[in-house]
Amino acid sequence: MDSDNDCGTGYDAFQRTCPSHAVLEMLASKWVYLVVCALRRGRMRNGELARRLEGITPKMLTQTLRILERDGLVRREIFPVIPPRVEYELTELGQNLAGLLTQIRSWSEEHVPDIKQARARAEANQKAELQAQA
Amino acid sequence: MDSDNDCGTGYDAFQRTCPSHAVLEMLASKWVYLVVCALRRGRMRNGELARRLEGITPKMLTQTLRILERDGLVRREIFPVIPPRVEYELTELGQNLAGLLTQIRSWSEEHVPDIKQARARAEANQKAELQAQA
DNA sequence: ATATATAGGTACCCCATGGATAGTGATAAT
DNA sequence: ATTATCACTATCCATGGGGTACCTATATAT
Repeated sequence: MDSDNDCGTGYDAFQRTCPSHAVLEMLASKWVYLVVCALRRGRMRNGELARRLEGITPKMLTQTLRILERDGLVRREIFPVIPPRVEYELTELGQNLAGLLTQIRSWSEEHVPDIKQARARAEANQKAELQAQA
Repeated sequence: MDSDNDCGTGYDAFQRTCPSHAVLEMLASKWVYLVVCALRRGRMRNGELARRLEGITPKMLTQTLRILERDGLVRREIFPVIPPRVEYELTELGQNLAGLLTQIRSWSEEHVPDIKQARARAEANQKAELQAQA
C-alpha cells in the first residue's frame, strides 16, 4: 500500500497504463496551462485568445482548444453568422482545474530569480569542472 | 494593467519572451511532474526512481534529473564507491513546488471519471455529426 | 578463469509532435 | 475591384521526446 500514492481513487498516475497518467500527460503542456489560465477571466473568442497568448500559432491554439473541449474542460459555442463568431469558456470542471494551473503560473513568475540564480551557479560549476579536467 | 496577470513580480508568463514563460515550459512535462512528486517522500537513488516511475527510460530519467538539478529543484549527491551510488533529493525550492505538482497529480487521479465521461460524450457527438452529414 | 549481475549512466537513431507559413470561404467596407 | 475580418485548415519542416544498445568497474557465482 503506497499511502501517499493512491488517494482513495483507485488510480495511480505513476502507473504508465493508468488513465490518470494519460490525464497528467494531457495537462503537461504549456499551451494547456496558458489557455486555461486565460479563460479564467471569462468567455473569449479565438482571436482574443490568440492576441493574449503571445506567440501561439493558429494551429496550436485550435489543437489545444479541441483537446480541452473533448475532455470537458472548455465549452465551445458557435454563432452562425458571417464573419464567423465562436466563443470559448471554461466548464465547471475547467474552472476547478484553472485554480491549480494559475497557481503554477504564479509560481513560475515568482520564482524566476531563484531559477536564474540556480542556472548561473550550475553554469559556473560546469566551467569549474572543465578547468579541473584540463 | 492586467490585474490578474502580473502578480507584482514584473513577470508575465503570457509573454513569449518573459523568463517565466520558459519556467512554465520547463514545468510542462509529465516526467518533471512525476519525478518531483516521487522525490517528495525523501531522497532516492536513480534505480529506485526508475522502479517507481513505471515506463520511464534511463535516458528520460537522467535528462529530467539534470534539468531539475540545473534549475535548483533537486540536489544530486555522488558517493565515490563501486558500484556507484548517487542520491537525489528535493531542495527547499523543489519542496515548495512539489506541493503544487502533487495537487495536479491528485486532480488527475480524482477527475478520471469526469474526463472519461466527457470523452465518451465527445465521441458520441462526433458520430452524430457524421450521421447528419450523410 | 570466465561469466554474470549491479548501478548509473552515455551514444545513437527514429519518428511523432510542435511550430511556421500559406491558404480558404463568405461577406462587408473602401 | 480590392482589401479586411474571422476562424480556421493544410502543408511542410525541424526539434526533441523516446527507445535500444552499450559502457565502466567491481563483486559474486560457477
